[in-house]
Amino acid sequence: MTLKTDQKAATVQDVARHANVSTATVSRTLSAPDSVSAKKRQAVLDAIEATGYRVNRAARSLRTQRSNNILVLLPNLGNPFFSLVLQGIVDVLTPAGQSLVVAETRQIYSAGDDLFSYYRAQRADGMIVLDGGVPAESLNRFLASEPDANIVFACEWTNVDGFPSVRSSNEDGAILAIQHLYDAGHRNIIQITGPKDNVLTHARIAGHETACKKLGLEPHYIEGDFSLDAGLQAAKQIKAMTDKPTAIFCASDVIAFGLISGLARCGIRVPEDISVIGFDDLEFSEHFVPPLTTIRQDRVALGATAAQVLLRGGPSKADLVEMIPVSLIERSSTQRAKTKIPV
Amino acid sequence: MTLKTDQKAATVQDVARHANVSTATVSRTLSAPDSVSAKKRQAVLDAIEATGYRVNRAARSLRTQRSNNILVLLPNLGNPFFSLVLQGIVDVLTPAGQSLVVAETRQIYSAGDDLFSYYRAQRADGMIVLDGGVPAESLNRFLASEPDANIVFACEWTNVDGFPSVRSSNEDGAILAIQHLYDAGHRNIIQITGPKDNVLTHARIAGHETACKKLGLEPHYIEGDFSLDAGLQAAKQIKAMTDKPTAIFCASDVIAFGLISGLARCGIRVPEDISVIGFDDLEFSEHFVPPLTTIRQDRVALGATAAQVLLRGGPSKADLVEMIPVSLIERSSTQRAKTKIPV
DNA sequence: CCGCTTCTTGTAAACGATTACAAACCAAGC
DNA sequence: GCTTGGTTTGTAATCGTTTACAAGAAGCGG
Repeated sequence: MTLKTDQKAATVQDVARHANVSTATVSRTLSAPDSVSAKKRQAVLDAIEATGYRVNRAARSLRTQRSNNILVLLPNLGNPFFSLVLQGIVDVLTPAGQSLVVAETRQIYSAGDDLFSYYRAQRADGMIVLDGGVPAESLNRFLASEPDANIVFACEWTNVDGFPSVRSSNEDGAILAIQHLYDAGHRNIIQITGPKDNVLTHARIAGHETACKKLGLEPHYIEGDFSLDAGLQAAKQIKAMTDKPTAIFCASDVIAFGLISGLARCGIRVPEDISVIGFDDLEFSEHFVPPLTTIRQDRVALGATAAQVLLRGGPSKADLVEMIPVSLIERSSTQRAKTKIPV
Repeated sequence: MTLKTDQKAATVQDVARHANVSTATVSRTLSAPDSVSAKKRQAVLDAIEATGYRVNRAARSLRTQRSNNILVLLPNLGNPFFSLVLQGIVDVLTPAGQSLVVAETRQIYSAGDDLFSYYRAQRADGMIVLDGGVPAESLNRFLASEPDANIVFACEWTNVDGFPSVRSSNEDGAILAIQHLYDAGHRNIIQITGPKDNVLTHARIAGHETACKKLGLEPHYIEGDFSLDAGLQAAKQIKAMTDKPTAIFCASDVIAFGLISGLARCGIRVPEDISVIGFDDLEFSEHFVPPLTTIRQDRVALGATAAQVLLRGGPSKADLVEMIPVSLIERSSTQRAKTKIPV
């Protein structure tokens, strides 16, 4: 194969001339090979090879009104939680011939732009939003101005109607966690929660409530924010308590890491003195000391499913909620509650 | 502002009609506002507001021959190491009006595509490659067919000439690590290396050699591969050694995590029995038990610098190597060597 | 008032694909 | 041979910008 190393890239015209056919035939060979005779098809393919032709995406986009780009919006690219979600997304998108464009919501907003305005500007074929913190006002505007935009929330979601979402079954996760602790004999359980205004926080509290109601426990919470520091702060609070919990459910693994470190500094051991269970199952959780018992979210599946929902496209999926199951991963940070007075 | 909620998006023609000017004036108002009179400029801006006009990127790309897309290629999106690098990239690219398109090298190759062929197909304005494992043959082809492509390696790099790169000073890092252990009195040191064919592995071994030569030590290695499992395997080997090292330099933090877990299982304590130092300084390393002493790579700076090099563009940067300094972060996984026979 | 330069503006031709439409072709049936 | 129907091809319009070029307006000194 001869590669053109000179300035200009080959166009469909060059290929057509080279193969002695019209541009239409070249185009058809690419998009609908069956509609062109075997002889011409081969001539075109040879010409493509010879000229090193690659379709110009801009021209195609302009003509077909499709960009073959999917936009992924997340709060913070630096957060390693999202890496596997992105993995799942790209696993589905790339084979489907779609490119992945990523951007951060905070950069969009700090540039004075709006979500829907940004979406328009990008002219992507669809959008996956991993940030539940998008203002409702912004979303309503979106819906009004771009009623049939192809958009799906993943991981987090919004309370505004009209946006499909893919999420872990967070309530179930919380129930699983509380039940696990209960089964191990714990009765005095506290949840260190996520930030107050977050949908995940609410869901995990809701599950906690449900489990407690069923089991006849009183739910207790310490407000946190998914961060290491929240765990460290909580450890201080717990140290100061007279009636300490025997088990703690952390709304994220990262909180659990902070908590366990903090408790260790106070001389409180995990799991000997207090059992701790997390939520997420990060790469790291398995290798923490002690290995963390946690509720596993299938982040790859979250991303992949979101991408599939997007590609499937079509109408009337406005209020679709796709639930990805979670599972309890039992490791060493939880153990049976010590009965104060052994019988 | 009135938003068009009907089917068609506003074009430059609509704006022109609305403002009673020509399309050229509209276009100029956007790209060179100073070249148009204040009166018309305002009329155009009002018309844009009124119509909700957003420039069509495909059309602009087609005409200007620039996509305003930067391609980032990485071996594995799921690897959380890259999240902060991506952060650094997007921090620079977004304000510069460039979009970030990400793809995985393995998907490109498994689709039977080639690096340069993929680059051509995407028609991006530039490319940041975070994967040093791209075959030399592929790169040479690239150079031949796309001699003035705007491309820069980051984190990893290639031995093929002609590609600029941004990297951590890996040799310095290894020297820092060995020197630190030496200063703490360690004389029997082993490095658990990265995979054999990786440029980072070579650089970190080279630094190790340099330091040992200077300090009069014999360098020792166990071959690994940056993974947790490599650390676990190494722990087994070390347990079986009669003359155990007193300190271990791991070519990545993840290796160190695995190693420390593995050693703990064998009843070997870190740092009491063996000191361990890592490389990377992941988010997690600070919160590991024990907090990991490590060589810090500034991943955000790596990404940001790569993006800057790309944007700066221009000629004759073919063999540019931009070094990002590393630093020693001392935590609790290293301590003074116990002198066998206290004086 | 005229010629000169300097600013603004508009007209129309690209950019490189896709695709409606029409023409050409071919085989089969009468 | 002529019609019919189906396939394969080509012509040319179109997508929405940007920008070279030319023309018009405006200012200014003589």
